[in-house]
Amino acid sequence: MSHNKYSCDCNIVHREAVEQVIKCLPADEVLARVAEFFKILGDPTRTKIICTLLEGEMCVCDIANVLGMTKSAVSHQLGMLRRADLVAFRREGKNVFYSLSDGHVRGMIESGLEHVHQ
Amino acid sequence: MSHNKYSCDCNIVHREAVEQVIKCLPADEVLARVAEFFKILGDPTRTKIICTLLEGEMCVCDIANVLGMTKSAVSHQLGMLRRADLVAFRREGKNVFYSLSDGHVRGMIESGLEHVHQ
DNA sequence: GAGACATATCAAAACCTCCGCACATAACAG
DNA sequence: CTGTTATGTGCGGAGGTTTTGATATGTCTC
Repeated sequence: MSHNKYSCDCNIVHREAVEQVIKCLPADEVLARVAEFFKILGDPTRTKIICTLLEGEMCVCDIANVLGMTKSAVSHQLGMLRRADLVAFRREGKNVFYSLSDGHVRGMIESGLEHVHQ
Repeated sequence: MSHNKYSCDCNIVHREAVEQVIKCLPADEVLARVAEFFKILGDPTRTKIICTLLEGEMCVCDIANVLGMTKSAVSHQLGMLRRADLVAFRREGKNVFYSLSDGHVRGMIESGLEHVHQ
């Protein structure tokens, strides 16, 4: 079996190329965290919430009205965004105001919008 | 306004803010495409495939060996990545070699890795 | 304290996704 | 042609996700 040729015999793969890539790959735990991050962004409701928060902080009730969904559903998604540290929140009296936690999320969503617009 | 304000179960707290944000939001169809794009990236198997392809093109069988999964499972995910235009492919004899379709995907994955490493 | 209001969480149904099996298709060797 | 190898795909089950109504928790006003 030659080094220069993929033989993809599947029982006897080009072992060195495979092992080289395996060595370069990030750890499974890192990949899982990356996938989890993208998964959080990969729901239309959450995408819409994040786009809403691009304009500034907003309370749960108003977000529910922007999305046309129940407060319960919105609260659930906000909880997910909060646990993933994609949004920050502060309480002001009876209301809880949510906002984007940092510029990284903003940049990511804007990249996504750009990607779609081409 | 095409938005259905009656599908929400509570009153608007800051009416002007809500209506302003609704006006600024990208169209639902755009948001759906963005969410779909992130959803594709949001699976550990697909993330791993994309990281594998960061090193260069590779055939299905070798990818399956890198991931330690069946060729069927890998082919399913490659099909999804292909239909979403995240990967390109070329046939060479019996083998099909996959590669990243453009720098945008690479940049996005690298941003994701960066985000996780902090 | 009681009552009103905003948000969070629980439970369950409807829905979706991933993966392996089995088979189909494609390319090649003989 | 037949057989082998590499890859693609329909189907179905196990497991996960999203949504809602009901209920719980927190916060204010009185």
